[in-house]
Amino acid sequence: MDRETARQQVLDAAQQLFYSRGIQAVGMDAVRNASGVSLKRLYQLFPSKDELVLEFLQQRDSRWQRALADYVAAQPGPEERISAVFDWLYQWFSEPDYRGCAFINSFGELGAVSPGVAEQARQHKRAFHDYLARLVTASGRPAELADQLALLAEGAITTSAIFHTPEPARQAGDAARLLMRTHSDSDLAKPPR
Amino acid sequence: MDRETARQQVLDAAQQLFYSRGIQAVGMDAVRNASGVSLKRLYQLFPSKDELVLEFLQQRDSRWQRALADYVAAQPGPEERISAVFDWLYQWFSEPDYRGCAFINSFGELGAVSPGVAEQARQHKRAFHDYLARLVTASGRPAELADQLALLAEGAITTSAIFHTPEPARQAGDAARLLMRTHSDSDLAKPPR
DNA sequence: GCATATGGAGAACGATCGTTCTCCAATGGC
DNA sequence: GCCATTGGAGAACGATCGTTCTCCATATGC
Repeated sequence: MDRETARQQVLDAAQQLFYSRGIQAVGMDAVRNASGVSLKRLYQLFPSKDELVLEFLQQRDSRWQRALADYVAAQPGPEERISAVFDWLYQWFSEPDYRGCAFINSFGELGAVSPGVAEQARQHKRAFHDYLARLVTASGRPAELADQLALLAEGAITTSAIFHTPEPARQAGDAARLLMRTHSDSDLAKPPR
Repeated sequence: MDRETARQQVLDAAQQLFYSRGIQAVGMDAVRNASGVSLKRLYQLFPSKDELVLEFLQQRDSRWQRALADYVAAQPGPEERISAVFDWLYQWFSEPDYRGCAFINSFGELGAVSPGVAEQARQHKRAFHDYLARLVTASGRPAELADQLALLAEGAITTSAIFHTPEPARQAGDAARLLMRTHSDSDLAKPPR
């Protein structure tokens, strides 16, 4: 088996296992069984479990970002694109094995003990925030709106995970559209009172 | 040493250790060292680590709820009380060893593998949401506002943990006040268009 | 004062986990 | 055909962890 396909099989198995059960609950033997790659090969592809975990997070970040961006970019205008972020979240939360944000989960599990995991979580969340900020700027609204939308999205992500329902994405989308109206140029023109 | 004080010493040590390092990263030996209670006694007070973890979460929930409610109840009116929730969050996030919500962290770590932990997280989040809903109802605003405020608060909790700054509480408070104005009786009177 | 119960310190046990090692089959170059 | 390299299966090793056990000191009831 090709070295690169072996790597991908290991990373795919890691995606499924680490995300669904948590990192410390998954042993390297489970990764080996799920990937069909021998322990020996596994360790020459990834020198330690820590390295595998970091690559798992990096791959998840890039896939997640791309999936979101592809969905959003299909929308015609700036307002629709912002709204589409929450539609995409709704779809994500509706996946049957949705278990929240892998970065928040990993941060809660290992953030205090693994600087690398904490850094990956920061990078992922910063990238999401910056992406939202670009959408907000493109719609001609102030940067604070991006902060607020990011909070709504993060809240929806964890609430949906804990209660296992996509509904928070709808609530967050409603709130987002209200805030967008509040931050629209016409409303900003007239001072609040 | 009295049995009840021994219990409290163990639970206090568990609070500090489990919260700051994560549950699986803390062994029973660490709890024993931090609490000054012998392993033998520890195991006759709590029959297993799982039981200790559940009691840790229950105690954390009741302390957290009480601290928030005490702070909020000191405010004069319904609007101020809602706003005070986010002020209290700001103070919480400013504690030097703030590490996010123990329930979100525990859920990410053990939610998939321990039904008890998952249930504690649901109870905690439901209690917070219901508390917000009471504040919102008391201010004469619709129930959807409570959903939205809860999402803002959850988002601020995790964002503050990951970036180690209390700033998200301020941003969430700003958004909350905008949404409160949107949901105020006067604004509801005139349809949105 | 003595028997009995209680608790402390820490060794010990069994399981699990990350990692490495052994042994052997397969493959490819010459 | 032979040898060197690679990889597979899984045993083995060392560490850690949850839990229990041993041994001994202390205290309490009579």
